[in-house]
Amino acid sequence: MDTEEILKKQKLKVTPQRKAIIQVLQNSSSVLSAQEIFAAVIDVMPNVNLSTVYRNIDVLLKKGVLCRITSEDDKILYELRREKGHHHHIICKKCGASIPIDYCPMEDIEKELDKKGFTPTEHRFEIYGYCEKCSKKLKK
Amino acid sequence: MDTEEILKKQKLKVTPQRKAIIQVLQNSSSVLSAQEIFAAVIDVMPNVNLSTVYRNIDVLLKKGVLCRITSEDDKILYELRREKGHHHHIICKKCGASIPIDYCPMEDIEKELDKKGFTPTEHRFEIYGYCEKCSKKLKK
DNA sequence: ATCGCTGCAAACAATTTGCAGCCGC
DNA sequence: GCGGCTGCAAATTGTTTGCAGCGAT
Repeated sequence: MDTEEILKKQKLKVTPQRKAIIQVLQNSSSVLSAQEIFAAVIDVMPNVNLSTVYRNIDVLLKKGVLCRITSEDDKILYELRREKGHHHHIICKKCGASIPIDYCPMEDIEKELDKKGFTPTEHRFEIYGYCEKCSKKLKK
Repeated sequence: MDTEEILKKQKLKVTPQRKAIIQVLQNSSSVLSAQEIFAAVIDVMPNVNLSTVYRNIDVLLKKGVLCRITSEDDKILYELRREKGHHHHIICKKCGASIPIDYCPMEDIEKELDKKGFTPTEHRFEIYGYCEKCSKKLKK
């Protein structure tokens, strides 16, 4: 989908900065930090400001255009949301690629939570490791 | 277990600062951030320094005395490790209590990962919500 | 006497905010 | 034209580092 469409669909104003941010994420094969997005946007739009990037990441997140992911070492990363429903990610520690997975552990644990009287509202499940390509490279 | 014992068992030097940090965590019913630990330690030891707290959290983490937990809103929190083996946590969004759980989703997903050629090395699984007490309070 | 631990100040990194002007609708 | 969006600078927040002195072995 085209960047402009994405924005219009969310009833967001179409600005060159927003388009650039989405484009960067579309072209990226890995999950990116706010700073990395900024660095990539600045290449094509030399006077964007970092705060603009932060502000737009926020609105795009709220609208569900982006996913927020926590890296293995607690850094916050973003990617374009490609899947519709609820899902989790596997993230490659080498190339930063993220692979969506359907599996969600919550079904398997609801009973146990219920037993403890705990009412779950959110959860986090992320797997880190090496993707197929990087696994092979490391073995060599 | 007594704070001094904990440190000795890990072959760490026993210092009043370290003892105070562990004590704070022992007395706390919730998971704490570095700054919160600092705030609590300073009450009993007015001239500790924040960097001392950070440095000691690091060594205690490395020795496995502490667990590092990521809050729902991506803040890093700590608690005394109470369980021995691998485990995950349920964290109450209201009171900050953390409840360890044995269940780990990795067993259930290994096959799927294998199919995708992904080699997992680490993972993160945390559940946020309301503990029994806080659930009841909210219903009233 | 040595080496690790601490306090202090300063540096650093990541993110947020206030404000004035600009731009998309 | 209005209200949201942006750039810029400055403020915050969270964490790390260099250094000199202290303290335990």
